Amino acid sequence: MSIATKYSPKEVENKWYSYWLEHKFFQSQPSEKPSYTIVIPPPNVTGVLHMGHMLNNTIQDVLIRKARLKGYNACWVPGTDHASIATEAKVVAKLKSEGVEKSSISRDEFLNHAWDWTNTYGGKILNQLQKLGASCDWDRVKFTMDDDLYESVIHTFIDLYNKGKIYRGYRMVNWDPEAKTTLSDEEIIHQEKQGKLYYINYHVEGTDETLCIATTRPETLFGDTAICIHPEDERYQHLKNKRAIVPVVNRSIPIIQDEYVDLEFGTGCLKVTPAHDENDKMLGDKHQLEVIDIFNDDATLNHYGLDYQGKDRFEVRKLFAKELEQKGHLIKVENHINKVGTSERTGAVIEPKLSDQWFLKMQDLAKPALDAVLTNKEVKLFPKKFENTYKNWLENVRDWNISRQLWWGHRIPAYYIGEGKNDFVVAKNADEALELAIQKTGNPTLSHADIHQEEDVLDTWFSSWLWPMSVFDGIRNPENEEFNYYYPTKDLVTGPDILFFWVARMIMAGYEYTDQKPFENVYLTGIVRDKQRRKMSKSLGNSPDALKLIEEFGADGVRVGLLLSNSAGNDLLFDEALCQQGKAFANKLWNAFRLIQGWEVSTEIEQPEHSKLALDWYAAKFQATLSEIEDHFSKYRISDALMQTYKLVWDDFCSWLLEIVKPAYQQAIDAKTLKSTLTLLEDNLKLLHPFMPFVTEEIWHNIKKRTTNEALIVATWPEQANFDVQFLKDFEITKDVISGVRNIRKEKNIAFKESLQLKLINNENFDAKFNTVVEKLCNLQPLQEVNEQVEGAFSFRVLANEYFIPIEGAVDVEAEKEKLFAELTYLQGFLKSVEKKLGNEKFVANAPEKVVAIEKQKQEDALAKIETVKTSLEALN
RNA sequence: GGGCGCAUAGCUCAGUUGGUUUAGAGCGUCUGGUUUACACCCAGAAGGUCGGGGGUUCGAAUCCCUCUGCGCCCA
Repeated sequence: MSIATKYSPKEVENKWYSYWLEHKFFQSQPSEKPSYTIVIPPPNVTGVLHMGHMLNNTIQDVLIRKARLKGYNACWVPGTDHASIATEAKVVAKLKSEGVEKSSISRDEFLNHAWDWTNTYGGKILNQLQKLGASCDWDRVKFTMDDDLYESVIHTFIDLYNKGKIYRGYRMVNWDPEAKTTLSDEEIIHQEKQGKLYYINYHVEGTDETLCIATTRPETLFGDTAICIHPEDERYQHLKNKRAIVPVVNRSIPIIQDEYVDLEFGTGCLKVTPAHDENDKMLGDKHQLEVIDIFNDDATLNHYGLDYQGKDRFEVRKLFAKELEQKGHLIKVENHINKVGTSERTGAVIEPKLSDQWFLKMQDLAKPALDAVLTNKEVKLFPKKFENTYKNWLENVRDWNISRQLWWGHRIPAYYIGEGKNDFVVAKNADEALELAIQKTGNPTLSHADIHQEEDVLDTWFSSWLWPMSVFDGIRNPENEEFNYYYPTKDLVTGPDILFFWVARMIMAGYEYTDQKPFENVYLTGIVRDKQRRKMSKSLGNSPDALKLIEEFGADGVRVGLLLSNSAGNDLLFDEALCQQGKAFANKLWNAFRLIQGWEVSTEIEQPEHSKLALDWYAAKFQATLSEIEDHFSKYRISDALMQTYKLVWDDFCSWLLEIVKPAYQQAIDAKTLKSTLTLLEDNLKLLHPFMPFVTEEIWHNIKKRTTNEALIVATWPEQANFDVQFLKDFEITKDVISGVRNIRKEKNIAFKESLQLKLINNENFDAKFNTVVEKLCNLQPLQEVNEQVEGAFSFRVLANEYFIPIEGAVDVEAEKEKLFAELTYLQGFLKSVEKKLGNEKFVANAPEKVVAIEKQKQEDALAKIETVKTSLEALN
């Protein structure tokens, strides 16, 4: 049978993915086995697969596949979230392109369009994940707007409201005038922007005097209700208790004093606009100032803006500055860099705005979430460094504004009865609301027509914070079998950018509703950037097409490429070369298999000594590496685990083991060696499978015919056994001897075909059994031990052993001497450093015995080696 | 302005409670190679004194201080 010299992933990947699906290997049901559960961070339903998803989901798949091999009942729950703002924006845009304005249709009509959109375009990303090899239980796909999850959200809202944790408040919120909704603090990106600082004169009422304020936002002047000065500011003492006149508007406003004013900034005079700045709001509350809101919902000015009514805030800024200038109020304009909040979703500049919103009190919820991570360590963050950030946020947590002025999402279950601020009830549905309303008002004649449900929906995170529970129906039905079996989940893999607004809140919800952690370990991945450290973004066009990458390098190649350079928490600088490396690795593995598979077996041949040794060595090496790999996994160092596996397979298995056991050209291999080699290859495949599921399953089935139950995906992870450390060390020395010979061949340009002699002075008393390995790999005649320097030979040393390759007449004595001198210099330098330590009385007295012993051993070794080098030098003289 | 973190080979990173031969890996670079598994390969080499300075210690990449540069979070 001839197989291609190059591994081609495409058909193989489709074949095995269908096979796994068909045989339901990804499916999980509660069983006797211990559970290992991961819930996917639900991607946005509007999303398409990007590099961040690829990394994130590759890591989850590695963890879940490894758990499956280790005999856990592995369950990976996939799903998407409804992404209120993003989805609503897409639907609005689509309707607009069809000539329909959102404002012209009813809420129900709009929701129908949104569902159509979701059903048509949504969830595409889940299909894309399959290409990556994701072994999710696809029978469990969830969506945050599914009926059961919707109910869970509503249930939670009502419960928290009844517990007194949800309240309505008139607060300063972050208003996105483009999406026309509020945003949470976390959804805002602060950017430095080049702006201007305008110096504007106000008349002091009843005098000829003026005072000058500095502002970055002259257009908010329409909403000014005070001027503020510092009580200790020498410059303005005479203004105390006077009033100022707002230019153009001609409104009289008080001049107040507050230590809040920064004496150094601008003129030391601050205009106060309580409706449009958080700090001004605070001043306004303190000094009982009037509040004048000058903006419409789309950030155009309302009637307070006088002539500018209906015009956009930025346009007004320019026009109004001009008017102020013409009228002599504008003194000067300076360039000024200030930080501006922009919407993560729409990019619009955020407008601080006062409005009625729903808030969730965070103080009590934060406490157990803080303890879980920092005190009880029930939830562990990887890498640990994020604990500080987590702590910082939770200790300074602010109430969560959970309402959004949108239609797409979970509609807040509050029903208004009248105009008053507290004239509402919270209930599961209109009927229950009516009942409550009658109770509350004592008016039995109320009907459905008298109550009206809140128009706003809940923040998307208010549904995803329940995700680990709600996907198993743990909110509505906490005693159900699945929830008890799968929850708490095991690992959560996500980005540090949502540590607060998702991870922390899930922990809060977990303790609030189950008194338990929602997951045990949180692995925080880095952000995928390009080679120049720029974030991948659509606008930069620096994000490669994920599916094309898979097409080009194979899913295994891309997975390996992404993982290789990614350590937890560090950003990943993506480079296609990494995928190329992954692809090459798959090909290497494929060819190793081809080699073994192509050997002809003979039962007549005895197992050669070198093969037996090499197989024993690899078995030991495998065990040593396995323990390192397990250690890496236990610390969530996935890339280190992969690199260990990579080197084990490429270097140890292919470059050493296979080269040693490989029969000579057109010779057969003995049956024993072949059998052992195949077993070892199978063990390799098990270790590799979580990283490279496709190529490993393919080779697994090519090795021999297997039944469904014998598929690699459900094989058994190799068991950890003891291994002989000394044996491994001896083999390393053997490798050094081989390198020594190879070096001489290379330096002296001696072809491999030319068989050589190797003689040694065995000062170290090495076991001669390793000689056969050296002979095989270096094409040598049987090694000979000698007692004296061999003349007319190239030489090298390994530890205190001396090796000689006799070559007639070809030895350049001077060159040899030079080489020996270099070695001698190094050794003497080394010896000096060791002896310096040993000569230090304090070192000998204070250092642990073990450390001193090591230094003494180093000294002895160095002395012995120096001796051999010197002897060689003398021999050349 | 407050807080946190980082700085080790050309690049990306390891280096676990300070001590196992004058610091490791992968990639890249360089040198050689038509050994029929693989050039998506094989063999080999060069390359850092651990950002600068100071301190603690018998001993510091590792602990402390300070300076410089960078990143992140919060205001």
